[in-house]
Amino acid sequence: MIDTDSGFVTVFNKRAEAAGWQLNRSAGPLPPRDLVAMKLNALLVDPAVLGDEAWDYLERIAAMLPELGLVVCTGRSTVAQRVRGLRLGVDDWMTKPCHPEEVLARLEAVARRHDNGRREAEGAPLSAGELEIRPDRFQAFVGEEPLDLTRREFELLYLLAEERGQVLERERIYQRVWGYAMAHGDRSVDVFVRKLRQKLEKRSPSWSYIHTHFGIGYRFEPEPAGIVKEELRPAAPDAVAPESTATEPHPNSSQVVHKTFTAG
Amino acid sequence: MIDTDSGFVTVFNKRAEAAGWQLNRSAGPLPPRDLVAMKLNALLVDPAVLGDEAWDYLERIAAMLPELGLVVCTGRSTVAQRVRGLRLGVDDWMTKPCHPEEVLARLEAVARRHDNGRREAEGAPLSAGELEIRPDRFQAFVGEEPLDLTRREFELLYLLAEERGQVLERERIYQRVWGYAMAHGDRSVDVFVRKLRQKLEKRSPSWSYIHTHFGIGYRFEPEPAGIVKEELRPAAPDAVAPESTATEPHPNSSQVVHKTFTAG
DNA sequence: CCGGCTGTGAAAATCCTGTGAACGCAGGGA
DNA sequence: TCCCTGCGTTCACAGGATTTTCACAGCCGG
Repeated sequence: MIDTDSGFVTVFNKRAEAAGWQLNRSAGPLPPRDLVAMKLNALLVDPAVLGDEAWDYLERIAAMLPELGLVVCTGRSTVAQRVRGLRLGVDDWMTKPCHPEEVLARLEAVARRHDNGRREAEGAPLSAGELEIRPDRFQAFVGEEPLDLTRREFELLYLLAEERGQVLERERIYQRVWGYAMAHGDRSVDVFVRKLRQKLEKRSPSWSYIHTHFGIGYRFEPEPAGIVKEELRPAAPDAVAPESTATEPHPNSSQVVHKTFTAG
Repeated sequence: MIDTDSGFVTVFNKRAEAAGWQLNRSAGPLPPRDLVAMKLNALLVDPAVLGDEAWDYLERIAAMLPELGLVVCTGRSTVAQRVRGLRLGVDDWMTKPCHPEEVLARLEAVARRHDNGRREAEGAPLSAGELEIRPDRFQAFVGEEPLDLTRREFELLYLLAEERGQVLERERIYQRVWGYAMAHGDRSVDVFVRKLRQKLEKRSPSWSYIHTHFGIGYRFEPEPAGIVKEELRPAAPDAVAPESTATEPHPNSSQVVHKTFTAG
């Protein structure tokens, strides 16, 4: 958002954050280069702030960032100005004063439209430990080797990895992966976590990714295997038995131990 | 354009034609089916004409034709109504009276946005494996031999090939080839993939191009046929039976095996 | 030591895709 | 005008792949 009208900015900011948006504010024109770096979905601008070069600036932005939703919100304007703006590449033009909710809705509409045909929505690949998670393939890899995840497995892994470090409750996980509320007593999440751990273990034996939090849910965080948090007292350091030397032709004797965490 | 305000319609019509547009006018809601057939770039509608089902209608249109620019132009409306409309899928909302030039500009802006994603130079031939796909002929060739693809088959193949390597979901494929949203349970994509595979197999038997990703959709990637990932243990190497020595005059004993991928 | 919670393996229930064929439509010819 | 042919859409089935559900055993915390 490029604007200096502090009242408007403040009110809108509040709304936007309530809606879960991430908002960057600026009081003056930003170089297009910076805008590119920000990876914005949409840009709301009051050309009054831009001075003489307003038209020029808008045109440049529109040309350089065709994927960006560009919305103008400014004071009085003539039809001719609005038409000129829209023809230059502005996607929507509003007149102050306007209701922040409507601004939000119009920004959404503009961003939605841009997302539509292009499906850049598919997030960028994530990487964690030896793992590379690629949404464009609906698959995770270790090096070149795919883990052969099924769709649900992939979505679960992707969700966890997106929220890396956070402990996610089962209910929340279920809600987001399955799309509807989890029935009481449903163990699907547990089962899929097991399958994931199996496949992760198979391709990346020296890392541990999914951690259990007793009574809560799971947390994704790649950690080199065999790390044992130093206990309060440096007692019996009978290290982790080197029981596995990567020799594992037998498919089910893999004795994996999952350290579980207590609360937080 | 769906409106009954004859003054507005007339004036706008004149402007639109002057701008080189082709305008269809209707005094009442048209069935979405007809709208699909018209292949519109944008739709301008006054919900007042639609009666009770206005919201419903708008929502249906927006859902079925995500590529269509949908603009409302109507009399007085509240912020809440506008927000509701925009959230339903309306792309822009104007209030009468408004200047026809601005209506034009806004329609252009909306249509431009949906062109963005689609506007690829329909000229560059693609080649993949033994295949050459020529948009200028709406046909694919192996050497000089055409595959005799029908229009839909060609478009499907072209889309897949354009996104080579990416896994495309059925819904997205349908959306982009058929131009509107896929109904639940529609198997058209599968059927066309089968036809494509048949024709590809016929002309280029030693390659496999379209790969199935269970639960997701398809991926285009030319691969020499007969590639069999080396198993973990180099056990029983009872090689791939040389059952076919390219001697296959009989049209239907062709046993093609399609390896399906789990997600990735 | 007891009452939840989780990890497991496997069976049972569902869902998904490949296929072959029937239908309905529209254009071309007779 | 009627018939034939090519094309796109829909159906129903069969064989698999994937998800759910179960019953148990091992852990966690108190």
